[in-house]
Amino acid sequence: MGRKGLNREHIVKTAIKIIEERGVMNFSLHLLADELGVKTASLYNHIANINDLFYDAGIYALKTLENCLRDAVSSKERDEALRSLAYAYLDFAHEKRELYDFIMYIRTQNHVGIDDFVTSANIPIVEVLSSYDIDKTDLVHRHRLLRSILHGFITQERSGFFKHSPESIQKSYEVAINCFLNDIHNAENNREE
Amino acid sequence: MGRKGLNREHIVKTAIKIIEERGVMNFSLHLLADELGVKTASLYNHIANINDLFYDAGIYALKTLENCLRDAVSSKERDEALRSLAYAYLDFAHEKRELYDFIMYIRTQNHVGIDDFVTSANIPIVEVLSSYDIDKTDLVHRHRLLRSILHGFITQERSGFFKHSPESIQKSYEVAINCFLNDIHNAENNREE
DNA sequence: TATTATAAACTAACGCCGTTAGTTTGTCAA
DNA sequence: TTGACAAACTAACGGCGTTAGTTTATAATA
Repeated sequence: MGRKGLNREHIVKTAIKIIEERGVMNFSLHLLADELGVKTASLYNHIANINDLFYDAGIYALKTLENCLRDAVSSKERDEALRSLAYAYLDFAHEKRELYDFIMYIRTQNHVGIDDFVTSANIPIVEVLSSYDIDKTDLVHRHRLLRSILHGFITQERSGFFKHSPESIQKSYEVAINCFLNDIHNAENNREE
Repeated sequence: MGRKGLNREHIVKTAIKIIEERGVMNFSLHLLADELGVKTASLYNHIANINDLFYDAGIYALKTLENCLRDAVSSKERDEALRSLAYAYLDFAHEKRELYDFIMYIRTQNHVGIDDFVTSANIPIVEVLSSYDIDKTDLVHRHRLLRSILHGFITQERSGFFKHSPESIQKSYEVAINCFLNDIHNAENNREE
């Protein structure tokens, strides 16, 4: 047999569809080939290997997250922007659960070059933090902290850790964000003196 | 052939040794059997399957973490205890990197009953937080936040995210802990009024 | 001491995975 | 019409976890 109109873009998009539906851990090239009406080996005319495919899919996932965060902060600044961003991040993790997991997965495999896209996805976060009156060094530390809180919270929630107490998860997230905001306000005040 | 003195405890300990040396992702039953001088199928006289094995190994890993945290906070309280705990947690993640990864891995697989051991490992954290004058509801929220910060920070560091800036990672961790402490002090003061 | 039951080792195979080599086939250009 | 080439195929590999069925060493019994 010859041409069936298969191409890399179509393969990547179908891969993402499967990942979104069934999760990275249940993804397989066989499943992907089936969905495309093709034999597994045929995929290798278009991709080098599964990681090569995951690289492209990972970029897509990161761009989706970036757009989501960008929308959340657009034409906002300081606390309003930061709260909006934090909730957008949490919503993304909830609504696109498998995609979020996938982003975390590809970050554990260290693909050469994916870092640039991780950095890109963080631009909205850096922009929000830049609207505060803190120096550049402090901004880095607080950026790291914010990322830790956002991702850490989601990981804990996902692993079922929060089920141990009946307290509202929503409320816990508010406490977390307020903690971060209080401290950054404090840093601003101390700077003025 | 018959007896070679194989038993479950020995199997589990060897599994942990391999996981510590090579990481969960490079672990295999074949590797384990080889190390034990046995064929892979022979393991099944002592374990039901690989997850059954990981369950026991996971409990061991959690207990190791718990002991580590317990040592860090013993005969300390409030800020001193919390800082000691936070650094012990980070040190554990650094020094027992593969074991820490393994703990995170088994928490994504939701093994029935492992939750109790996760809760146990958290007792030192709860104890430290109990030395602050905050109500029980607030304690839950702050416990969740602290866990999010500690684990989130390690995840970010591990995935290489912190490499994007040359700023000290140690300093970032201090900023994170201080942020948490400042807010909990604030909560105490507000309560007094 | 000889026999037997049983648990613990074995071999061999299964189905799944990603991947590769070698073959056929369809299409496009000469 | 023919020839080249890319895109599909089939068949196989080695690795994984797992299972079924077989042999074997030991411990209990006669």
